[in-house]
Amino acid sequence: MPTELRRPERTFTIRQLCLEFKCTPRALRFYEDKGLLKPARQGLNRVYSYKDRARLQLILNGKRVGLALAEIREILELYDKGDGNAAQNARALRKFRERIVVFEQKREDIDHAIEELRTACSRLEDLLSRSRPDLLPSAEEYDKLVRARVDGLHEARPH
Amino acid sequence: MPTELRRPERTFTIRQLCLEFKCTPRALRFYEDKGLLKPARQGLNRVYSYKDRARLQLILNGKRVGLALAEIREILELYDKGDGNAAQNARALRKFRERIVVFEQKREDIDHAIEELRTACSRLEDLLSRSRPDLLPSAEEYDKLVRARVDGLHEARPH
DNA sequence: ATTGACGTTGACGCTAACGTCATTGCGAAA
DNA sequence: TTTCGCAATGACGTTAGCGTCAACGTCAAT
Repeated sequence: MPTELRRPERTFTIRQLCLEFKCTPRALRFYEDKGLLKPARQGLNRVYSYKDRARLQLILNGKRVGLALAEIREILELYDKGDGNAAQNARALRKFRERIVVFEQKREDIDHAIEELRTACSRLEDLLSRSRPDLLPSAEEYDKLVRARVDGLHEARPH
Repeated sequence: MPTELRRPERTFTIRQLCLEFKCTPRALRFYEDKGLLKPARQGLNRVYSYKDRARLQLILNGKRVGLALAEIREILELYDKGDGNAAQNARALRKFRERIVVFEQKREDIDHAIEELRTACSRLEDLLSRSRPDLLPSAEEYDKLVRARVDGLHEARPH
């Protein structure tokens, strides 16, 4: 089986996941301590499955949107117990809906912040165009920002 | 001047601001320590102006969108130096634009999270509607969530 | 004169989320 | 066989953002 080194049965060392997701072994072990990850072992060494990798993704996504590890663990547990009994599913459903409401609020907050920044920007642009148009950031610089961001989407996400 | 107890010359005690924004005196003093607020004094007592109040709003908004106090201070300082010299304005403009890019990324992250939650929800709804449709959250309950949220918009914002 | 509500300044405490050693083990390469 | 490199555990350190307490001042109402 030479071509089957990838695909679902694949496993990962702690270092590999860390490189891929730009985090540290210490962090992964910490998440494990807190019950967010439970990789298999061979001997003492941790062996991460594809599922573990997916969980790690969820963890990091959760962090980016401002969730605490404890909250993320809760969510992961709800996902885990998915297809448990009906009562648990109902509980999970309610929790998820609550989360959605909270997130939508967060999104509005961010939209609001963006708008404020935009108006601040146009004021500054206005001021500058009158006093020192030469200092106005060029279109090139703007492109640089956008490019950096788009590139970022193809790397393992930085912080 | 009986009707002029409100309006721009108005000042606030620490307690008043805390009640209005649901935070604690300790927090305000902490922000002051960190250089985010600089209320006037009469004697030892802090006296907050309308401007100070506005700054506090910005601080709390900043926190809600996930900024650290240090970052918020930076932004406040940029706002302060607004209309300083042209070079500073140009610097501020660049910084603001960077922030906007970061926030837009954050917004995407949140949208993504919301979508994931939504699909999880519909899966659960599907499961429940097949096994135990009686456990499906009623339309009433959903309304409760929405109502709570809308009400929240008219109070001083909770966390 | 005292009580109570509000204010002040330290100073220490606490939680979250790791960073940073120090020490040990293990298997492969030189 | 020693030396690397990676992995593991355990313990202590660190930063942010306040909470909590103690000790004190002040003014108004009782």
